[in-house]
Amino acid sequence: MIRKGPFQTGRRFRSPTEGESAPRASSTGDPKLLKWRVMLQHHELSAAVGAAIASAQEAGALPLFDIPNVLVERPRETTFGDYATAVALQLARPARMAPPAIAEIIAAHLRLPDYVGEVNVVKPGFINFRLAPEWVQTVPDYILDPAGDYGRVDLGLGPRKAQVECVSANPTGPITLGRTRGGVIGDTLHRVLEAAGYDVTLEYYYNDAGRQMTMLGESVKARYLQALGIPAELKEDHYQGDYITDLALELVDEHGDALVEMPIDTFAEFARGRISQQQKETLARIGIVFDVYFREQSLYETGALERTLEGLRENGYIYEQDGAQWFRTTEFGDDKDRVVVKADGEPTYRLPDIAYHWNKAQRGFDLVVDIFGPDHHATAPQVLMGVRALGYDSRFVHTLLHQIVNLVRGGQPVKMSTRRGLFVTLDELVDEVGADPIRYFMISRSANSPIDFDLDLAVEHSDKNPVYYIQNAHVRCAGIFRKWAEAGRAEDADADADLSLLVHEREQAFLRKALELGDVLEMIATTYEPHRLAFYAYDLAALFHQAYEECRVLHSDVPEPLRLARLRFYRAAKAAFARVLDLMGMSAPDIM
RNA sequence: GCCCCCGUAGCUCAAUAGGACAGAGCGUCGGCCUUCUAAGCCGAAUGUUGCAGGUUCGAGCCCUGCCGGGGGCGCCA
Repeated sequence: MIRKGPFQTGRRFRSPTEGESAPRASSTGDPKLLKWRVMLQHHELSAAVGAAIASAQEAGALPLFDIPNVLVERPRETTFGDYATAVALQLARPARMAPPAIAEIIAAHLRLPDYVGEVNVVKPGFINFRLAPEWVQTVPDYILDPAGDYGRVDLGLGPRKAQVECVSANPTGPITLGRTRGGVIGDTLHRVLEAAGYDVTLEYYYNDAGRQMTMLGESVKARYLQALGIPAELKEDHYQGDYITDLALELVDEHGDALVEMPIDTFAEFARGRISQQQKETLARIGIVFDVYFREQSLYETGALERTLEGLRENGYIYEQDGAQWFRTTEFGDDKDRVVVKADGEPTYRLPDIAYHWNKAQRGFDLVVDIFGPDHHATAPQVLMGVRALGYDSRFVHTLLHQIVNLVRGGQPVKMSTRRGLFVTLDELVDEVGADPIRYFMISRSANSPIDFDLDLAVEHSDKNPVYYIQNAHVRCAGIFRKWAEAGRAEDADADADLSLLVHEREQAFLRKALELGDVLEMIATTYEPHRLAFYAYDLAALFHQAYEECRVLHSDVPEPLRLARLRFYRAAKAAFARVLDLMGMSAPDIM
């Protein structure tokens, strides 16, 4: 697919110094800003390279072959430029030519957008693009654009509905660290997908039916009776935690012994309500607020469960054996078939899980991301088998599996145990380290890697702690504006600053990185890898601190026009960090 | 026994559909606050990407087989 971009006439091999200074783009309606909004630069470059290949073929400079999708990416080394493509290497075989020669031919036929300052063909056959410095200077206006388009990307998919399901803990106890990781991954994804134009529903599936609820009710009732001095037994599979006793004592306080004859359900319902409320409040402490709490119980009440079983049966995937109903998962490559209704008539967890995903399919989501911990690695595929057995293409569901979280203190692993005094719940972790380190460290690793959560590092206030390192960038910007105001200078003095004065290498490096946010968001929205945001934020902060070191604003030596340009620069930097931190669900403090 | 994840610098981890010399942080060593901003900056050292084959112009990434670590394999969720 070749998209037509708003290309200007080709400026091939233009050197950075050769170009006239770029016109300022400060109003919202400016076509330059519009270009930012319309598509990411690498897509335009990709289209341009594709077009160059086609025109080289037309001119007979290249033989005829099918033009592949041209991948234009950010090279690892910034010395190679801002964008690069290896198509010439790919084309060596179909073109039966040496990659460098192909690259030269492509470069000669390129008609490039005006923001490209330089094109180089190098060694094995790479084509490197460098953004024009004059254009990079206008990035502050993009970041500060009142339309708020910085940190948004258009994936070109049109209106899309997405759902992110995460946490989904049973309402039988406090939120654990494993669930927290899933929650932070999910909420970050939720924020990024919204930035990428999705209408996103953040959803929590709520196991409030079946045996777990019975166990919960029995546990609370036993503690309740015990609190009244009535002998009661707590069985091994009952919930043992102190929070159960606390709930029981609450009932004693409120009702005395009036509930002794009440059924288990009464206790279960009370505990479920309380615990789920606590879970909700705890998650809100780290900025996770769900749009929908989907109750498993509702699948029973609406008859969805029966319809699911019937649907599977009608499609020939259900049979009876030993009194139980089996789902032929082997039809989809499973090792063995799985029970969906037990011999006692109770469904296993699989049936409601499948019913729930059928529900998701029927709600018309274009994309569903299910986030599961390591304990669900085996069962996730079975749910998708269910969706397929019900006649849906299950590819709209992406299951994202993550590894565990370990706590480390003093360089030693903290033994995970439910015993008192050890940090195992999210609430306790928030109490100890605060919300921001939790948000950051939970996405600081790829989901496939286990996390060692270092409790000492999380609260350390130094450049060793990435959380403070990143937030300090925002703090430093805020400090500049605070001093600016204290000096009695006008708040908007930099509104018409001459951005062409932003020629310092470190200013340019920061702005180039800031521009990359769109690429990062696109990547996350298509690969579902939010850890990239944590790495990006750190890299951006590093470039910021480097610029901050050398590019002073309030210093008496700084000429006034440069001072104003830099003020604009730091205003943009502040906005950029505010945006990135917000995408990560973290606060952007003005002072430490 | 089967399935999933991992194995990359002393440690913890990155590496964007297979692409450039494998990069960061921590730690180590050495510099920078009488001049505005040190919760910061600058510099140095560090690799047989677990092992052995294979595919490819090109492999940390894909395939096969081993070795090692973690997790999961219920008519529990």
